[in-house]
Amino acid sequence: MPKNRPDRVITDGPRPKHAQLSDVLADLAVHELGPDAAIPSERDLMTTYDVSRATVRKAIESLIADGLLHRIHGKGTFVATPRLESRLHLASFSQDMRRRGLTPSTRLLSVELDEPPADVAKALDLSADGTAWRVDRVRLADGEPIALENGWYPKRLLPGLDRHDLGGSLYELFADVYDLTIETAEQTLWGETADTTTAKRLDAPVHTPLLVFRRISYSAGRPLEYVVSRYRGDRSQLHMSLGRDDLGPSSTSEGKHP
Amino acid sequence: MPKNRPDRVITDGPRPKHAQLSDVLADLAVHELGPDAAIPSERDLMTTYDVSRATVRKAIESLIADGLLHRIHGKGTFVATPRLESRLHLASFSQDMRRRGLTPSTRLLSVELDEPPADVAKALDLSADGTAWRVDRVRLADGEPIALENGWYPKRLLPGLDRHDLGGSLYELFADVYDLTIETAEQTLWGETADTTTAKRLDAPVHTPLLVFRRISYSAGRPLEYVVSRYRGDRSQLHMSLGRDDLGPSSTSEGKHP
DNA sequence: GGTACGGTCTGGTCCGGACCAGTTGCCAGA
DNA sequence: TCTGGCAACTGGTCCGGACCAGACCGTACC
Repeated sequence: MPKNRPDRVITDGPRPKHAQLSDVLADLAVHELGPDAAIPSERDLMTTYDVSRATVRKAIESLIADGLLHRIHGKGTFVATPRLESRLHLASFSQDMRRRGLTPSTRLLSVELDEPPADVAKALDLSADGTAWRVDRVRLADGEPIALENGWYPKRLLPGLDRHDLGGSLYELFADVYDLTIETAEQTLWGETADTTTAKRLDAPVHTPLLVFRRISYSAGRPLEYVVSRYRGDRSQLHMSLGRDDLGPSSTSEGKHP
Repeated sequence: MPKNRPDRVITDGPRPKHAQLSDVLADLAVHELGPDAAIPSERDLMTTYDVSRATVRKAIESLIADGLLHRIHGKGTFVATPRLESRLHLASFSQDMRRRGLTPSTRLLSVELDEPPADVAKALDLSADGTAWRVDRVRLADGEPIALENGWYPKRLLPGLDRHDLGGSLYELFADVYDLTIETAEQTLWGETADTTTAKRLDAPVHTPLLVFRRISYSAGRPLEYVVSRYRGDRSQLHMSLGRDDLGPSSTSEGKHP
């Protein structure tokens, strides 16, 4: 039986073999094979790339975790069909509103250098110089208050932030002025009711239901933003599609960002 | 050096050893250890539970994927900080709670055939025979009410639903009894405050903030569930990762809810 | 023709060993 | 006292083997 010639060789080195194999397989799946096509069997891959089956399985598992492949016991491993909807978009408030045909605006409440609480400092990875910009804003859509934002931004990465116009999209400002693009974010949301201060700022009755988002945004792997946004729960909705990819007993997934 | 006595023994059987170990470790992490505490080293676990290191690592990896543990090279494996969060995935309430080390239970309020409102009938794609099962339940975690569910399920796809035990996971019931697996769902969420009825059922003060989910779930492309769940906003959180084009749910804000 | 039964593919689980690579503390030498 | 280096941890990678379980197909039997 002829041994298949690998297009790339897996070598010892700083980069783990399973990661190298993942790259090879991802390329194979995307460019040479199509959706629903079977990739070579694990035992084939062992001999082709001269690695152990454990390594092959680890490589495949990371691609499964990424949604690129799926396995069927007894049949084989196949290229997953690409999802219909583009999964997620990381949109700023301004982008969000514009896409919905509403006019976004901003009421700037305050910008100042301050020492953030410990959890914020930790999330922002602040070192000795523990100061950061504190930016409080009310966001409006077509003139109506929608959300209250309390944000913290590292001073070191954003010198002179207070000298710029903070009445628009901060994300666009970061990109244009500081050449920092938000790439990923971790977001947590829960429910609250508006206290008197928040209610007043949102021009809403006390005890108005709120959707509270805490978002930590990253640029080049470094935290750039810690923001808590309180949206009027009666004026906003969050819509999401849930797929099936992580239903079963999840096995392996590598970290998304450091 | 004395060998630690395992509180539970890992045995051969239909359930894989690594899954059994995962359960043991999850229990250990949640109930005996605290946040940031180190779990025993992989080599300790090998001898304690008499399994190979590969099995130990596989067990740990699944818990890391679930966000329960995290590893630090050279230091150890630690219990992740205890966020009462649910990853944004398509999991049933029961799965969600078990994954977090909580014991899910259910208080069944009512099951009956009824004619759903027009929007529900439309979402469920009900034809002439416009009846569906109406299932109202309170979901609890460790005995405390967490959510109130009002669900509608097509009678035609689920004959005799009221004769089964509705005190557990409906998704598992659908899969086991009717061979219907939930594959995708559309979910919309907003904020509300609890009215007197809801507050009473959730054993919470009136005006407690609520996270309200409306979920329409699909099996084989056909709508199988229309459910509105009201979660105590002060006891639950939703966590999501946003990135460029990697997996993770899209979170799209829509306009005001109807 | 239909059916039951194996081979023989596939992935799933598990073992025990080996070595590499960060982390930390202890101890000897400067 | 300070510092460098070693030793003893930790997890990370990788091997090659073994057996189990699901899927498939050809064949021999009814």
